[in-house]
Amino acid sequence: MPELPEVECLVNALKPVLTGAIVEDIIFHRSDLRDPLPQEEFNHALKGQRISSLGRRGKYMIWTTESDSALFHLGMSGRFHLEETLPPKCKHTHVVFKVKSPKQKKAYLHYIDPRRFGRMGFHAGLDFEKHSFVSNLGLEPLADTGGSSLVKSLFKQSRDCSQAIKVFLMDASRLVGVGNIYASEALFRAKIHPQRSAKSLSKQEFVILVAQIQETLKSAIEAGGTTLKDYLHPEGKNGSFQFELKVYGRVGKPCINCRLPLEQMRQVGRSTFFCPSCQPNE
DNA sequence: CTGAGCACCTGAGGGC
DNA sequence: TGCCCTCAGGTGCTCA
Repeated sequence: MPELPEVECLVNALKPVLTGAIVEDIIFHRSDLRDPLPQEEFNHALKGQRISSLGRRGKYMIWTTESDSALFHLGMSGRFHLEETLPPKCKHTHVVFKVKSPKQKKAYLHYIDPRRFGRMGFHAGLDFEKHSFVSNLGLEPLADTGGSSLVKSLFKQSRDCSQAIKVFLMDASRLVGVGNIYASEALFRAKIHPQRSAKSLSKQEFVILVAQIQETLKSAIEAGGTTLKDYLHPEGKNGSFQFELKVYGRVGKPCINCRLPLEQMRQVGRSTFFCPSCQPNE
């Protein structure tokens, strides 16, 4: 499920329950995700500890205790689900965190991930940004209000880059959080063809593109994210941004601007959706 | 160095 | 009904 807005919504939903909560137990049903889960470290360093803060870096959710950090990535199909009791384990529940919140309420946080592309990491210390999961990540699209330093950095990186702009945007070492849905959506809103080379964009086009990326991500966060197949919200609610998608998944349907049919193509193995008329390939 | 391709894994949906 | 194919919100490795 996750691009930046979905992870942001997850963190916001979990904050009230987990901030200040004690991790009483961690139950591992299986540890063979994309990387082996850090079972030893979690048991040794997290159990019995109080979660002092929750945050996000790119598509990673970060927990910190008094002295350590834990990093979580949802892959393609991962989600967290909160329960008041320990329900019977389902096929794809890989880890359950039993926590006691400050209000003395017990909660069970399930990590469910059919495809097992998700990952969890442990970092001894509060300087989680040194962990290899996040140490090479690029800029946060929403950290820069107004976006002028973002424009500056991306424009500079783009000058000698012949990559297609959509692929360029999805490269997390430049810019984090923009995945396959929001890359197509932001490019449509900026009226830029996904296949144009990064270096073919003018400074002014980057100004527009960055603004549209920020707008798209902010709207998606307000809508609670995009829910396609999987539940997003830990209490089981869906996001609603799928109803505001203008191009993603709408191949053959009329463009909301010009009414011509939207098209789909493949870039680096991923589907791209666009309007050939509103997003001219100059 | 770059960029394309593929691998990782399961499930859903379409065509026959 | 069932089989086979393709596709899916991400990332990181290998190879040219």
